[in-house]
Amino acid sequence: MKIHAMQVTVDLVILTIQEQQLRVLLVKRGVPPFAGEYALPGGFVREDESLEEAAARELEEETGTKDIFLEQLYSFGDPRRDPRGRVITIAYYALISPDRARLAAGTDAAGAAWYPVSGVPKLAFDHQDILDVALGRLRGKLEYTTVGFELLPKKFTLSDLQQMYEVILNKSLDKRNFRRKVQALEILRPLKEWQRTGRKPARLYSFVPRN
Amino acid sequence: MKIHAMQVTVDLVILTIQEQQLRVLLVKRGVPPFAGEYALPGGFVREDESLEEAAARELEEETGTKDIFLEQLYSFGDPRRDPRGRVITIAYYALISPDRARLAAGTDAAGAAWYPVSGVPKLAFDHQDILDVALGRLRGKLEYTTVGFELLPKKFTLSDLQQMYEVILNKSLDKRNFRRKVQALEILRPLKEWQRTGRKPARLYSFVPRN
DNA sequence: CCAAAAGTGTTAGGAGTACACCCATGG
DNA sequence: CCATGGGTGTACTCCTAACACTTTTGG
Repeated sequence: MKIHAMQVTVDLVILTIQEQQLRVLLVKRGVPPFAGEYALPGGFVREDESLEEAAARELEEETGTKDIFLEQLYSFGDPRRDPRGRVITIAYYALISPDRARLAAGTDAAGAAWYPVSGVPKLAFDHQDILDVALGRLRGKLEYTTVGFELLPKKFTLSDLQQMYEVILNKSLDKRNFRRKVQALEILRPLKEWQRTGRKPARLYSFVPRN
Repeated sequence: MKIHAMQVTVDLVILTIQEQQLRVLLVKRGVPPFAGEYALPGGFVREDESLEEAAARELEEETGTKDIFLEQLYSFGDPRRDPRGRVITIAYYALISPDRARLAAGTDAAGAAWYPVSGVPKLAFDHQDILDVALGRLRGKLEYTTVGFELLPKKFTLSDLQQMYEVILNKSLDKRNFRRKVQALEILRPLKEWQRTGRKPARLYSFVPRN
């Protein structure tokens, strides 16, 4: 019986918020195929590691950070998605807060940088599809989970929180309704600290998961 | 550079409703590993087919039917999930209505049969995990989509519809509230036909997707 | 004193939930 | 005539959405 061996990779959609924009980490490819074009970071799954471990390893290689939100997204396996041969990829997405969104030393040389998701350059392979799925998933989960807090620093103002939702959902929200709704969730701990950068000082909050 | 080649399979969670129970199609394994135990149907992805095509092919091989709901579920890649070696699997789930849930000729010999999801026998590999993910996905999607209709024949009564929801969610629903809610969705076309099996004849409806 | 962002309540409409009885038919 | 499942309405609560002004500070 013929053994159907294939190459298996993980690709990562690493998202953060910078300058009021949702941004994705892209690397500039140095070698063919698609040399000079942009791509999602990723790499081969090793013999002795799970898919999740491979994704976490790649994530740490790119960002130097381990303990950030990481979730499997979808698997892509069109026979012609990689011109070099049959490669199937398990895509993951990660969320990282702006205060931790530094790039690992050396990745800068590889051309890794944060690009606004609205207006990414043309992507290699089927990576635009992968990005689209990631954005859809994030928008969906934002509505019924608290994943969004992964994109905020530990201390944040209610305006920060609202802006995060507005940036991801790409629509503006009513300030009063928004505040009433999140307060009702009982997941915000008001701190005795105020952010004094703007005009009127804004109260800082921290996120306390329910249960 | 070392090439990390792995074997890639698709596994299928094929669900239907029979005798007021949600049931899953299982095959009895004839060869090691796990010979004699039950497993989800599945098989290797061929060189020239996409993951979706592989899943659809396996589905047709088992059920003889092509045009049924099929959606990618999750990928499983623990290095030790298959004792024969490194095999990663892309799991799909399919929904088939009871009037089409016949098994393909010859599959009966392979021991394929429908088992109630509450009370499946012990499953080979990590197939219990896969089944659990499928049930969670189905329950989630039931709340905000119309996938449930994939489990009903073309013509059904409102009681059939409600029973389908109750069986999947494993809780009873209020008849009046349920009917008001589904009628408000404007996805039901009342037919000029009645099911005369019970005592009082029940009106039949068909599903008309919105938009 | 002015510009900028923080903060705060009320009302109206829609959705969800709880709840009980009559109807049509087959046996 | 009776057992069985089919079919229907109302009241209350809660969530959502629309909407505008005052407060605090820095410059």
